[in-house]
Amino acid sequence: MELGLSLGEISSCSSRAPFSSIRDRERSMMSNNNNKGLGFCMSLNNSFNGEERSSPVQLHLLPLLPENGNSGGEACSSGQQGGSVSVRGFDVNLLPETEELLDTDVVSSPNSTTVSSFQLDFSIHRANKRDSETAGLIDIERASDEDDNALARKKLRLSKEQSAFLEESFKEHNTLNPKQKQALAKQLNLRPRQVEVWFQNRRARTKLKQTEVDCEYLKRCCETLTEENRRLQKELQDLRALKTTQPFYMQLPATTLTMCPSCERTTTTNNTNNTNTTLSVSAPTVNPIKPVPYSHTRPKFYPFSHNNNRASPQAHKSAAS
DNA sequence: GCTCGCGTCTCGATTACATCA
DNA sequence: TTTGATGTAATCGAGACGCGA
Repeated sequence: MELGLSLGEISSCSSRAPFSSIRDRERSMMSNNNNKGLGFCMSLNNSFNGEERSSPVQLHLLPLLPENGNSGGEACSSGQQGGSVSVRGFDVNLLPETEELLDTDVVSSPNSTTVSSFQLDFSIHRANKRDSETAGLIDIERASDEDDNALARKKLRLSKEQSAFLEESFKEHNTLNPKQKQALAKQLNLRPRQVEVWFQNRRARTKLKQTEVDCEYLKRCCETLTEENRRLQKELQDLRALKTTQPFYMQLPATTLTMCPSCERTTTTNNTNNTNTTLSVSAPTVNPIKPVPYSHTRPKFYPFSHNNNRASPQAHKSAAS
């Protein structure tokens, strides 16, 4: 199967699927006889479960990326056909020997140039890279999985384009199957491991933000309930005071004031005839506070439980085959 | 059918590094 | 220029699951 699949193909079949993750969908598709035997949604001609779908977020980033014939992109080892991965024109992971930046033109962090647009002029970028003082930051071994452990870990910053690309992909699905990982890595000229790590960290950040949102929500709930409790206590105190001060009530048969904890209603129980009368003095209306989900990045799968969206290795194998 | 070892995945926690004020 | 804070890429170890023997 052709590895050089475009991200658009991925997104076109992955959006809005009623599964918590790609893996869930993939697992479902594995058991689907309409699978067409390829085991990966990219092969399904943009249809899923028989319905044609259009992705709201197309991952065809390529037209937005600088098309610069002098970028040296053709020399990239990614093996993609001419110019289809122009992002690599300013990719930090370029092998120095494949770019014309040897010796003095050492690549540093791409973000040091404050790339503000996909229309970045690559020549400017190169000039900025030339100014970098952190010449040793280039990871020559990046393009080679075999050399992962050759050097001490050097941390690179993904370019804004790469981050944006990954972000868009994450919006579509917060987990990746091997095919998608490969495709993304190839598209961005990163190692699959880097893509995988990025998604891991992105999920962690999403969860952290969601936790903060939830925490804030619970805090507001607590405040509201405290205030409500205070109000009810005062109300109860008033009622008791009213009961003891007014002689009219003294002549009535003995009653007890009870409050239902569930419906928050105060009930008077007449001991003589054993009938209950519900007063409408309580039952305050509590303003419901709705939890605020964390923006768009909230994962469809909220990973409170461990590994609850994991695909079977079989699915991975099938997808990879 | 059950068990064990292996491979693979994800996660949380942490480290290490880059960047900025 | 130095330094502390912050963001994030990368690593580590653990747990869960599927598969084959």
